[in-house]
Amino acid sequence: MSPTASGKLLAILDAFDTDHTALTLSELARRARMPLSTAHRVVGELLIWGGLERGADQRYRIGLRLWEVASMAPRGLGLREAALPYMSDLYEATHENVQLAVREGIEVMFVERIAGRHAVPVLTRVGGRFPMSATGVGLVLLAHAPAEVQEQALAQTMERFTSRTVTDPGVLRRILADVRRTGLAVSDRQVTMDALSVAAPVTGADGEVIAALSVVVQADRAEPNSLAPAVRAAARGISRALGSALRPRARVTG
Amino acid sequence: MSPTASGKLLAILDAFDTDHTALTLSELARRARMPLSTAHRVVGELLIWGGLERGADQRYRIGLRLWEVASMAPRGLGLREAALPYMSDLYEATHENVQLAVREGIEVMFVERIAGRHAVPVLTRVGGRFPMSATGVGLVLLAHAPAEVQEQALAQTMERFTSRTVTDPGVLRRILADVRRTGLAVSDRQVTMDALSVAAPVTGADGEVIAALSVVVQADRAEPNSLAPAVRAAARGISRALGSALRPRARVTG
DNA sequence: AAAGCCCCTTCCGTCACACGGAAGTACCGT
DNA sequence: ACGGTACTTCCGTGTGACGGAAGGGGCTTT
Repeated sequence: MSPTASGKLLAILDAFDTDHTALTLSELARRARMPLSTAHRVVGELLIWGGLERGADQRYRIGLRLWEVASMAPRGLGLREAALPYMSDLYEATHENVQLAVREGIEVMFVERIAGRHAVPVLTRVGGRFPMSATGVGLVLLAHAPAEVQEQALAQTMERFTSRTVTDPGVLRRILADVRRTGLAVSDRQVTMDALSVAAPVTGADGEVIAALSVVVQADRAEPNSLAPAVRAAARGISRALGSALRPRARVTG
Repeated sequence: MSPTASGKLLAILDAFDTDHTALTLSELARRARMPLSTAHRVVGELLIWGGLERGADQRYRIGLRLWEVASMAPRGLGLREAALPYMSDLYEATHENVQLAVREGIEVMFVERIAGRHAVPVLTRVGGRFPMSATGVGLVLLAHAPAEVQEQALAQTMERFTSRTVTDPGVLRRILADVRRTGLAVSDRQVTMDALSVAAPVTGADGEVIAALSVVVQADRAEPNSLAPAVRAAARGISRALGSALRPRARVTG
């Protein structure tokens, strides 16, 4: 794609996605839109560095060196490290999926997920993205995002997952105001018809909302009101660990 | 460092380490050994791509896009995803640190760690490296590594962490044979004087040992023999999830 | 308030080295 | 034996990477 040398390297990395975690050289070249010999050269460099690994089947995969570097992302593993103990507690108390997400552009990205083998199956994956308007964590993050981001999110046509997915900007706006007021978001069967999530904001050292924590439960046996205190407490625990003990609740601007 | 264009990009990434997760442009240039203007250009490209992020303090940090790509590393998050449920169970049963590691060269790299707030503090970090000879997971991985890797590990002078750290090649060789025979490794106060770990091998689809699972407990109240079955069971559960139900024990090569 | 320092950004002429077509090797299945 | 696919190596061309230099902004020092 990009004509620059580094751009080609990044294009190679872009060629990987969730459905393509193992690629041959030819596939890489095709997906990254570059001549085979060019791909060969770039891939060779990445291989030496450790960013790619080559398996017994001769396919290339993302290498551990890349994971090692990425583990230093403050909003990735850094955040996760602080949050995990609280997430474990929450998991143990509920035995449901516990998720931590941050905002990346106008999407949410899941940073951590604790899932027991007996919890509701969910579509999310660590490192995966999702639109903001449908999920509990997304609503929290959107409610506290800069005005410009909110407008952008409200302006786009929102993907419908179920009959209960909110797609109307006006309705969403009201929901966001509620989220700001209560410091809590509930997504009831908006992603799948069997799941409901309850989410609360996590604030950073300066009091800004930097992440959201949620519990996903079976929709029919859900009691959002009984989950709320636990989620809120865990989110506050994480916030405190990140250095923002003050401000138990986000400022009300809306 | 490297004279190639892509090499410079990788050198920028190399400039980050556990103690330097936020760097200014000048620091990056210095650490990556390149002129400021060159660093500026490369960093700019990485910034647009999302591999780096710039904070309010103008410092650069590892970005979420890199974490997103890295999340597709089979031996990183891929492995973790399969292992987490079993690790959760094990954590819940013991409330101690539960760790999952793979071999990277002649070191171990930790892929996952579940730590409650009440467990023994350990030195390890997800994404962090450690010498193989001292830790439980390291012993397991070394015991099942290719002969050439074992020789390399045995040949180097081994770092001493405590008075109980094994540093003698002969002794280590015997320990490794034991690990292969019993399918279990115990590291008793070899890293810190208060911790003991019990580790078991995790095998991949083809039966090869690809990871190691361990529990780290307080050394004085430890009962390795009572932990062993739980660790072994969890490790086998992960192995099964990875598609290698057969072969409950690794082959004995002596 | 001027001088000094540090960090960042932009510009642009030079030339190294990235580029990719082509040829060569290897391994299928038919 | 042959067409097809995948990988590797080579090397002449010209493009875009390179980095010195100059300019700008913010901070502390005297």
